[in-house]
Amino acid sequence: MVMTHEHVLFWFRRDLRAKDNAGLAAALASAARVHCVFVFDRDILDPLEDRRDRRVEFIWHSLAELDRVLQQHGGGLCVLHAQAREAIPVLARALGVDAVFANHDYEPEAVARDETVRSALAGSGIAFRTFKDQVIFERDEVLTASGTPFSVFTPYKNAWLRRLTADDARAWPFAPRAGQLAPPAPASALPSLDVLGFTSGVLDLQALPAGASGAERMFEDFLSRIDRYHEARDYPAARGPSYLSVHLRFGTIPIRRLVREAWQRWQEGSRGAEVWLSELIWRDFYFQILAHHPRVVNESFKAEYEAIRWREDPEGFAAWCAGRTGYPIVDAAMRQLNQTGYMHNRLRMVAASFLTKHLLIDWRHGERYFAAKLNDYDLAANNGGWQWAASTGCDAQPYFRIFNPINQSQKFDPEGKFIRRYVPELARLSDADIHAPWLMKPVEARARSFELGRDYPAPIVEHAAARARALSAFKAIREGENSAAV
DNA sequence: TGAAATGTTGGGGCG
DNA sequence: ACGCCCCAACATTTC
Repeated sequence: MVMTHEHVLFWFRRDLRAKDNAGLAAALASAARVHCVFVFDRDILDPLEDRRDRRVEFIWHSLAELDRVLQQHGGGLCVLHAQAREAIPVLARALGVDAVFANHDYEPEAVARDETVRSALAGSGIAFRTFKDQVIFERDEVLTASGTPFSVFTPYKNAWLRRLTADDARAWPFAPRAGQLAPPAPASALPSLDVLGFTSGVLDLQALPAGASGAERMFEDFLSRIDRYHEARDYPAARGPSYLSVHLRFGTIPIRRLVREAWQRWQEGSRGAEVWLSELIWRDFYFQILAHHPRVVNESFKAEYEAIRWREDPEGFAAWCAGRTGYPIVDAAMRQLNQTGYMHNRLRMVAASFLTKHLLIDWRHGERYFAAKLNDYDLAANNGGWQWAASTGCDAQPYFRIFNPINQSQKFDPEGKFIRRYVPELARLSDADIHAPWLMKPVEARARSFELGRDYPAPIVEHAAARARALSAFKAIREGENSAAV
């Protein structure tokens, strides 16, 4: 084996596992000695207002496990609480490594951070090498015949599938030689959440076991259900989805493992595996969109929709955030998010449609709220999803496609099981009335001792009128276009 | 990965 | 037997 580096520092970021980690495998393949570090980055954590952040706790538990695994191989994890852009070059110099290795991070702020680190390291003669790890195909690996990036999902997916080989999804080995992993200095052990300034006990580790072992357990559980994924995934009261998004976000499970399994089962005839693989491709799609169009972070992908006259409506926004819109399925969805940090995928569409169309509130407000609350928050996917729902994105739904929250509720939560779970004040209503309690007959309401406005809010907007308002706001843009062209 | 409005068809009630 | 109306069921188009 050719050793191109004597000492390497491997920097974990959103790849919190030892096994099947592209950058770590590269470090082990090329260095005599490998140090491992993770930084609780103050640039990210200090601005967080909510000190009860479930994600920090998830990371903490995942790091504890990662540290144990590294220790079993004679190494261990150095954990810092600092600004990564400064701390990494300082640590690299102190350890005397000749290279720092990490996996690619595609978010614009992370790209900027990595550039800062790269030039600081270069000033000390230390190399910075990064690797593809969190996607199957990145940036320019799947392009149209004319060499341009795709902006429509279906042709992207077809090209992605044509390009996929067993090699793209193979596992990277984790097999350090004796003495290859360096143990960290005692002073750099994992600090408690308390020391980091965060509250512990906010994450339900039964429902969401952390670390690579938690991910593996959850994946095994999903594999027992994957064949029914395509039928079950739209019903929020059912256990349809994989719930692996958090693990994908923090890299406690590698995307390659999921793709290998999904592909294999699809080939064996599983329709559920085929549909689920498609969801994994959506993830690559949005990463690729963000890499090519970083401006979507703050702007509509479709520039003309920057002209939409969104409403300023602090009360409406507050009601949406709190799950008090008076539309049971929307409120149940928002309360699920607030209580657990998770929201079912169909409900993300329903809730986002309601905010951007029914309330005509700027998608950026909703995107920021989800960013603050979602355990699986990922800039690329969250932004893509919001712009899809708002009709401002690439391959977005047409603006006139407006979800009817009552129909969606009747279709996908027919017995009101999900609503009853998160909006208990509606639990005593009948299956027929629970989707739109304001339509309940007075006799029926009295029989259930239910009073609209007292027990549950009246709808903050009327569906038909809100729909018409959204249509005309979006239509105004198109007319503006036409007159500008003339 | 919609929904609503509009158009078409065909059966049944009824004079 | 026939025309007429109503309306459900389905198809198409429009937003």
